[in-house]
Amino acid sequence: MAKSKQQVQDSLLYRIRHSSAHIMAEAMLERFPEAHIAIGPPIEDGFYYDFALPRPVNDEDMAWVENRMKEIIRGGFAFTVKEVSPDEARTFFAKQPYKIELINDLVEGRVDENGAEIAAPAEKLTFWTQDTFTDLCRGPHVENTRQINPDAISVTFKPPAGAYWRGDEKREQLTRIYGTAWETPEQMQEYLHLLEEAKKRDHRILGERLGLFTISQLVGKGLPLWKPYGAILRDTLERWLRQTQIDNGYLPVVTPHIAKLDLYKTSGHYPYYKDSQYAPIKVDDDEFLLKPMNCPHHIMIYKSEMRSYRDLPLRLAEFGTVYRYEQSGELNGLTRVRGFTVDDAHLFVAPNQLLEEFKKVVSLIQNIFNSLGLTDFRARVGTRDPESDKYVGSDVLWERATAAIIQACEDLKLPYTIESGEAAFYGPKLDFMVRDVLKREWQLGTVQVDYNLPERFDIEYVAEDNTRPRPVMIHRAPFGSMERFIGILIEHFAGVFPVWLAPVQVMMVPIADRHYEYADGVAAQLRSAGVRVEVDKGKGRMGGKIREARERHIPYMLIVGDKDMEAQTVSVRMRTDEDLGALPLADFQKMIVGLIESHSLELK
RNA sequence: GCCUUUGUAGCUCAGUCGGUAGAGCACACCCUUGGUAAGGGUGAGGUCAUGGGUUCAAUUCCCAUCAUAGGCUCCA
Repeated sequence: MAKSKQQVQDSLLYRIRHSSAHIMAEAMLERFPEAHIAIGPPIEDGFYYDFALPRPVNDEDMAWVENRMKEIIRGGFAFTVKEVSPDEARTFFAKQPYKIELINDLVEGRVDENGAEIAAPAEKLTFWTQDTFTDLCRGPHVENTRQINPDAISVTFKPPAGAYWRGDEKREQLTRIYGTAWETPEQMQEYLHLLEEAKKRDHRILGERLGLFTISQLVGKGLPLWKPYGAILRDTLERWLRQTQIDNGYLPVVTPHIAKLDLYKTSGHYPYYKDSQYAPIKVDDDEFLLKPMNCPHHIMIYKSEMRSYRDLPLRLAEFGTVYRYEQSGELNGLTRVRGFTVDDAHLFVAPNQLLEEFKKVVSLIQNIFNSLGLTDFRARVGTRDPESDKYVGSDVLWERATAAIIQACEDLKLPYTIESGEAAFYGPKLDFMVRDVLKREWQLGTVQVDYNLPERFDIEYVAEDNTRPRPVMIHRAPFGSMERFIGILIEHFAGVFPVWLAPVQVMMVPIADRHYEYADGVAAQLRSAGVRVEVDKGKGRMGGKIREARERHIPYMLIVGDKDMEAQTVSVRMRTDEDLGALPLADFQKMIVGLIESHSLELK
């Protein structure tokens, strides 16, 4: 059962983390007496505190602070609370400008320390004190620092980071120190271990080691180059999805990577996302834009013919590559790039077909994720923030679209949460949030309902009664971006891909040179059955070849020597180190082809 | 874009308190023909990210740029 907010705040762990933040601030103020303190809340897995400091912090500072925190904890200081008037608070924090700002906002009834609006102006404020440190804080805290285990906290586990005051990029940047805190040292070790596991799965490192992709400075950052093994993986996924879509009534289209600027002015993308697009290219008297979205192109295909209600739903699909000038600090391996391919499709439907078609799309995406072993997902329904003016279109249309999405989730019994302000500018959306094996949540596929672009482009169809209604559009991409999705897959599988996705499925390991010919023959036969095979003719002994194939997570190693040649067998060793012994080639072939065709996650 | 970190061979890293560099892996050649997690030898490979500055002298110190990592902000 979900815990209420109050229960979470009262939990021991929450109080340990909150109190640890105060203790860190105390230690930091000893190290940097001229520091200005901002806020220090508990967060998932720990806490942080933001400071304005006279100089950058270094490892030595952090080690000192951590040690000092442990001393303070061992000191057995009580946490005490006191009510103060706004004036007392202002006097106490006279030299702490961020605290003064917080006090003023609380007293004048604007927002609390988290930026949330408060119901009424505060007449009394609370101070919490431990040892020499007092903070403006509403608590709760542990009763005594002894309730914190000094060996279950760390502030050196993560480097200091920059963070804008109140999350506003227009305001000054503070130094944020992250800490982690747990009830027992074992729990902390477990957490640190999980962080290490995540690091080992880093797709940027695995991608390099497994030869999947590379990023060249000369080509440009955020513009990944797919190497053969990565391209095989990607192509396998694309072919599978393409076929699945054809089976579900989608029609392929292909559109160029560039178009006239006016196209995106009509769609609204250009004015709206100007800052994150590559600048327009001037040629003669025209201006062109590298395509930031596929939808306008697909709309022009829709518009190229007179459409009848008989044509709907019309489902146009394309692996369309788009370019966005993402902020440089955002770029990250394959998961955030400047050029990427969307497994895009735009569905043009009659208004009364919307719900049914939307549900079909959602269940198609569910099936796709399930077949990849990504079974832990939920839906996030992104709606319009009523306060914001960044959205286009009328209220009626937004309400209709939002209602359709929620209805679909209900009908499909898909768990969902509604998040205000997460919509696209032209319509509400449903995002698939997927948890990988390390329980990290990623945003993957997205489905959006759109009444606005049909209007902007003035598209219509001829209805049964000879009227000309507008179709509704559904934008959808199960993977989202091939780059990002494969980055996540690499981490999810830790580079150990299911057989059907493995770039190399079988490595032949001939024992001596005289077995090359036999190995080549086996490889040729498997290849003709559609299996991806390599023959290791490198120098070195069998042990080395096995070691290398294991490290590349190649599902099967087929060792062939005199005995195998004589018996016309292959000795099968799997990457799990399980040995299947000598099998007739035909038996092995039957097994692996079956596993590949069924997209099995198993090796036998 | 902003704050902080880092940038030495294809990869992982050592080193130079300022006098132009070294290891392992990988690669090439030779020897070895070995039945389930690294056989041995030799060799090639670096404008020490780039551009400025300080200095008799810069890979080393300073500045800028580019790239990288951790965050913040943003994400159609």
